[in-house]
Amino acid sequence: MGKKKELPPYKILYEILRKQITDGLYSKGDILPSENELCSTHSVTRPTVRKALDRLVHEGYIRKKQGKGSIVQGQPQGVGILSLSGTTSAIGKENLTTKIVIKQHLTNWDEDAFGFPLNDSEKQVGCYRLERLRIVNKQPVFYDITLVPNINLPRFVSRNFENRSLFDIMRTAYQIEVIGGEQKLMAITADEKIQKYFNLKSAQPILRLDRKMETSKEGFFFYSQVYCNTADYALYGTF
Amino acid sequence: MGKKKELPPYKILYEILRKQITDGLYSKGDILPSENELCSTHSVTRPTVRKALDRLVHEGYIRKKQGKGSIVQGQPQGVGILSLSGTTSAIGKENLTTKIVIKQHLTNWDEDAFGFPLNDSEKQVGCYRLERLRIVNKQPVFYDITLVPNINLPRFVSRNFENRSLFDIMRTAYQIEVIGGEQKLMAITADEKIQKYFNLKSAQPILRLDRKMETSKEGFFFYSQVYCNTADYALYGTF
DNA sequence: CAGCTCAACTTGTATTTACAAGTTAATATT
DNA sequence: AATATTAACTTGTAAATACAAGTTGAGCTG
Repeated sequence: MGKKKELPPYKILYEILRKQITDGLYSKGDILPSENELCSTHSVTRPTVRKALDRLVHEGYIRKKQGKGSIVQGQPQGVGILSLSGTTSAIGKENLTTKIVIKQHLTNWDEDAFGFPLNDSEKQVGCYRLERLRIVNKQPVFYDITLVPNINLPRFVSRNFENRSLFDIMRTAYQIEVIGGEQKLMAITADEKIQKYFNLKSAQPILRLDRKMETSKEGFFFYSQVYCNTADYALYGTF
Repeated sequence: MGKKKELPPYKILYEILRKQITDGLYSKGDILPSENELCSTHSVTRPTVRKALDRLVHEGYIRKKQGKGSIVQGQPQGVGILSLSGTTSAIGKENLTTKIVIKQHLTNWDEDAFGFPLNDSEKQVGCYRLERLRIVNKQPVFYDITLVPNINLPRFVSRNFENRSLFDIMRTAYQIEVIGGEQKLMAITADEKIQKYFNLKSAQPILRLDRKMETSKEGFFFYSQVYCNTADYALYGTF
């Protein structure tokens, strides 16, 4: 219903190219159309193209080489998209399934958000809470809890987080981009709840990440807590 | 001896501003001189200033606000600079000391570098190996091992890594910038060596990060392995 | 004194133009 | 057939110019 605010051309081009890469139109090692070609194709000038490409470089989608071109790096796996690195081979996406443990629903905050203090406007609204479990070869390997403040997010409850990244939905549906954040990492001993989720027989070491995502919407943050059983698969990321 | 290759003006400005921030000339919350002021002061044009500022934004040093200015965020603590988050208060830099466990020296690789395969040119040269321990309130909290290929790094052995970040030295002395990388995170049980370094009485959980740093120098990577005792302090980072 | 207006600042976005430096492949030469 | 040269491509860097949109504070008005 509400008309999407017009995006500047460099952001439109950025989204087009990003989608082309994530949809597999380009594979790792492919070279994107040259800057001059993108100018012609999208009726913008070279600095505009370069600004879109710079964002793709920044996020790890492409690598530029002077004189050669913009080389696709594939799907980066950084802050938003966590993945696992097997002890013998990398795990493909197809072996990782997501189970919604508790669907996103409106609830109240605890005193804080995973140890991060809340600001006054956050405290005044509730938050959406979502819990997911990621499973590899029938073995649960990570469990994550997400808290998103209930501020101007129409139809948030009905969105499907099984197959899509929260980051993606925030960016495309609400024009809210993660621009940075803080994270705390620690190695803990699995308590009973975690042992249950991961089907563990003993209290072994578990990796825990608490994160506060800072966004392009001023004063709007969201929070996540990830538990990861790294006995068989390390938690892998690019940066 | 060797003349430093001339840097483009936007990189010179970037280094100046970055140093001003890290030296404390600007504190968190301060506003940098405006883009127009920086143009006048440094005799460059606004697109050049903006390119320098964009890199500072990218790395987390500043946050820009339209109509207001470029707000200093303080020293970001991301990929290169790890820090600790206390359970009751953040730890200032002054409480963290670094002890060189084994000074950088030339040695041979193992089969790989912390699980990351080596390319042929890396295999043919040895690497510098450096081991450091970080101590908070007399308690060792992290231990890290760094491997750097012996490729065109004059006077590397004599550099002081106690007070300066490896990233900094690489960037300023060799114009080698970290442009990305991969990392694996896992929670392990402390073995005897780790227990010894951290003064532990039992085999408690320890956080381990294995990292491969990709640099602006084609084909040049370096590697690190960090062990962190997060019982009292989580490992903290911004991104 | 409070509220409004608006000028002067700030950053955001974009075009146009130009040259530098790296890469590639076609062509010429030996 | 191998090697060198060079044209035509690529990205990297930079200036000049213009307007959009957000913020701030001085000055005016009631």
